[in-house]
Amino acid sequence: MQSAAEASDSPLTERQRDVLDAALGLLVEAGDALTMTSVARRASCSKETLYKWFGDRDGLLTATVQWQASKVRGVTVRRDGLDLASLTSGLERFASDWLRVLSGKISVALNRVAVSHAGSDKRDLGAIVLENGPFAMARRLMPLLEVGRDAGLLAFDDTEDAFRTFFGLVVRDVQIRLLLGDRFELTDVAIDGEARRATQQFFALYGAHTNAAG
Amino acid sequence: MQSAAEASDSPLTERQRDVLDAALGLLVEAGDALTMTSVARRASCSKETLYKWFGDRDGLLTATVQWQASKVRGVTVRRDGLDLASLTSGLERFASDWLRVLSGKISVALNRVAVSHAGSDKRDLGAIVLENGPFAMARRLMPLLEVGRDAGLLAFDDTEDAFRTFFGLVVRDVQIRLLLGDRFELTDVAIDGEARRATQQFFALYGAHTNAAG
DNA sequence: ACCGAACCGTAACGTACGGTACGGCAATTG
DNA sequence: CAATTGCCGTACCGTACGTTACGGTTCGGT
Repeated sequence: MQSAAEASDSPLTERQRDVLDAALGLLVEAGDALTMTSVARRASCSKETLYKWFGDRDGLLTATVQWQASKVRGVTVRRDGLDLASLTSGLERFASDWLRVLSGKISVALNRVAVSHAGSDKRDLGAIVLENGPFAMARRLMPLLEVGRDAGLLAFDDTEDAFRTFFGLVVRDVQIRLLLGDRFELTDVAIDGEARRATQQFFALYGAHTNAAG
Repeated sequence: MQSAAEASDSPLTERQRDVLDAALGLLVEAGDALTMTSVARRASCSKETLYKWFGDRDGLLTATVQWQASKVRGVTVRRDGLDLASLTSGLERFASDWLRVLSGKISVALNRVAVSHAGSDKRDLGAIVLENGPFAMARRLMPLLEVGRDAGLLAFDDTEDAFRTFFGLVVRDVQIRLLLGDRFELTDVAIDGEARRATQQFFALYGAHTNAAG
């Protein structure tokens, strides 16, 4: 009868959002060593309240991941202006944003905890991260790719396959290295360069003027 | 005074290797829920022996990861026969082997536990996995790429950059999806197809007959 | 046959942490 | 102003697990 934010996506109160932000910060700092007591202390709330609101530790983690996911969502790509330049800049911006999110401390921490809990039979954090990470990227990017194909700028048969190649060209080994704790300097200018390279290579593979082999 | 296999890489006894194999199996089945008691039971040895040999739980995990790493090592690529066909088949075989290892249960389990422990201030499992995973792949593949360039078959400036692109083309989103627990069917024929596609795309980007843009 | 080392099995210890209970306070409601 | 509600702070409980200790057994060396 209680448990406001556990199973349903009822809107969170501001206090609850503050608590989840505290949990998020702690997750970034301490990783999976995050304890209920530490969250309660950081958020200046009682453990009882945590359990009333989120059910159990897993519910708190789930709510935290979803809360972060709800923040990132919404940067949709406009699909008007179908010329080559705007498609190129659209892909570049996309790749750039993606790398920026991917290499952020919050993303790394969230992916870490989701990977840690994957395979467990409890609530699947991995599915949530997957849904709001790669899959969300696919849902947003694939329409753009198809618009580009309809405009005669790109050539491919399988949209998902094209997306996954773009993913590979953008991310390469960055994410796994970050997750495994490799010290990694990825400045803003480096990210922009990576985005440009990936986009250029993608056009080399899927541009309509080159070939259509898939 | 004791601790045979903790810090140094003194050769393991057969019994120790059996114990580590048991730990490995348990790691695949239970993931990070692996307990010292379960390892002792599975390996039919006493906990006292585990602590004498490996120091503590972290030492056992480290030894297990290193033990698996020592098994995989050694599949080097021959670099004679520098024609296009052998280079192509070499890259394809490389990509195929890599995907096969990457999608194996053991690799997934090891990467999971390494990611879970990354950022911890104890022994860095992430570094070990990184060293025997992506970095080992780079060390083995980059010479082959350079041989291909010297033979006039490939064109690139930065070898590491070329390798990382190959990595992206081969792995794409497979690894992160596996780590996050996405149910994933990757049959042997699918892997071979992926390897062929990645190699073909790599030649499209870095083949000497196409362009040399980097 | 005897000794000591290595090791098995198990019991026991300490602690950390998830989860619960309870007393007190502040705000809201009637 | 009494009553209810919601929440903080803290103490508490149960348990799981890392770690240690110890008695009993096997086995190679002398």
